[in-house]
Amino acid sequence: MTDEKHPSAGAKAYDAIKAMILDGRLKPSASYLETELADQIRVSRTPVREAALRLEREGLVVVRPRRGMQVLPVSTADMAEIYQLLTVLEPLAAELAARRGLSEAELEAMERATQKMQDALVDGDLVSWAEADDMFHALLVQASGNRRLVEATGRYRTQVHRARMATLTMRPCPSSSTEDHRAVLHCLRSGDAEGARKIHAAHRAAAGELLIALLAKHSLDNL
Amino acid sequence: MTDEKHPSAGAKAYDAIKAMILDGRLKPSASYLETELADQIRVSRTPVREAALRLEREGLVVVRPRRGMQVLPVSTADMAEIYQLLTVLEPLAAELAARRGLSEAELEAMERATQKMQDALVDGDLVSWAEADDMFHALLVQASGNRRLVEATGRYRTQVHRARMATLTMRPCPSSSTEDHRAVLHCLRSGDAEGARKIHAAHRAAAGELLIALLAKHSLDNL
DNA sequence: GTACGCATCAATGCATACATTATTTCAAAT
DNA sequence: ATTTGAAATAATGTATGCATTGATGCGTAC
Repeated sequence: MTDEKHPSAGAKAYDAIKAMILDGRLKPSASYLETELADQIRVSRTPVREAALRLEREGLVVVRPRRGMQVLPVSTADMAEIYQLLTVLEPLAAELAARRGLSEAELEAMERATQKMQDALVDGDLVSWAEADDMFHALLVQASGNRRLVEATGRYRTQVHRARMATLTMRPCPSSSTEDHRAVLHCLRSGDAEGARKIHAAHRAAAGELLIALLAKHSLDNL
Repeated sequence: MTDEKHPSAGAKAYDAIKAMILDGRLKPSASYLETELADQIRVSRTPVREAALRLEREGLVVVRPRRGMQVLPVSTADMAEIYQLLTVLEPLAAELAARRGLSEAELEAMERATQKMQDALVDGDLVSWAEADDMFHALLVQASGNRRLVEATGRYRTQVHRARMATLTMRPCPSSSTEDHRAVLHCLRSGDAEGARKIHAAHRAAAGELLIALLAKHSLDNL
């Protein structure tokens, strides 16, 4: 998402379209013409086109010559690809973060996210749980200090969003995630880079396998 | 690079600008106005702007409000970031490729690239050597079968291009690279995923350290 | 002499107009 | 009836014009 409150029409178009994709207002496999979207967002075609190109590069849509912009359905194969990457990238982040030594503020933010996951689980609020989980991962990656790592994982996390949301209610109570996060936090505090990496790698690998198993089980191949 | 011969002005602008950056016609830290570039490439500002935005997303330039498009100098810190990523991404590719089992054609292409490296070394042709080395890595990543991995590593390889070229003549004769590549190829042939990953990880880690040491030694921080 | 402010200028960002091209439909012929 | 071709329509890709805005330079005042 673009940070500020929209100064430019370009950012406005990008944010609007991305939000529509993520919350399902733009359906996968359906096509949307530049003109339609421009009218809807109240900007001209130029910024819409700009946004479409950007979203295409981010892997959320394909722009097809005369058929408009199509929201890419996410397949099991895509999720497999992405989790292969996240399973090496996020553990790297954990390792780097541990090595760097984090400020108390950073650690506290991650602890708050973890606590929020636990609370959400008690309330049975799966959406909050997922948000807090995402937040933890985002903070961890940011703590690595590697900007490109932040950018890359952010992109993949966005692509996974729909699949995670779709499988949220099908998965067994994800209580072990909280423990994993706490274990990683412990390693980060004590500067145990190797431990952080290994624990987080196992955490990510398990998450990937679980997600893919769920998608396969429910034949969800066009989210 | 965009595959085909330019049907669209957008692709033409992108290819032209990217080529100018990579071969140094556009100098880092210098600024170039949309209009200048448009005149030079003989297209209007629109496709130039499109290309600039794309190149910005790819991390090659920054577009600054009234100062034009600035080619990003690559710093030692950038190289450190990128090598951290390549050091986990490419070994993953090696592992996946070994696991998948490659066709004879794929293996042969990689062998040809390795041979070309060796020949170039004999001839003392460092530019060919670098090209062949790049080719090997590109083929390896493609062999992983993970499209996102191909895209990501390709992007980083582009960003590293200038630094590699600058340090090409300073580095000690890189004869061990050929051996490393052969060792990886051996693992790929025999399906030794773990071996391929480890050897390639060591290869990449060494390359990163070497590059960064060279940059530091020669105080090259604004390529 | 220096600093601050205003005015001018230029570059971008956006909108719109235009041209190119693909797709679809309709008609005609086999 | 089906297939092929041609024409029309519609959407993209590109160019250009316009307005906004930031930067720069000059002048004046302290």
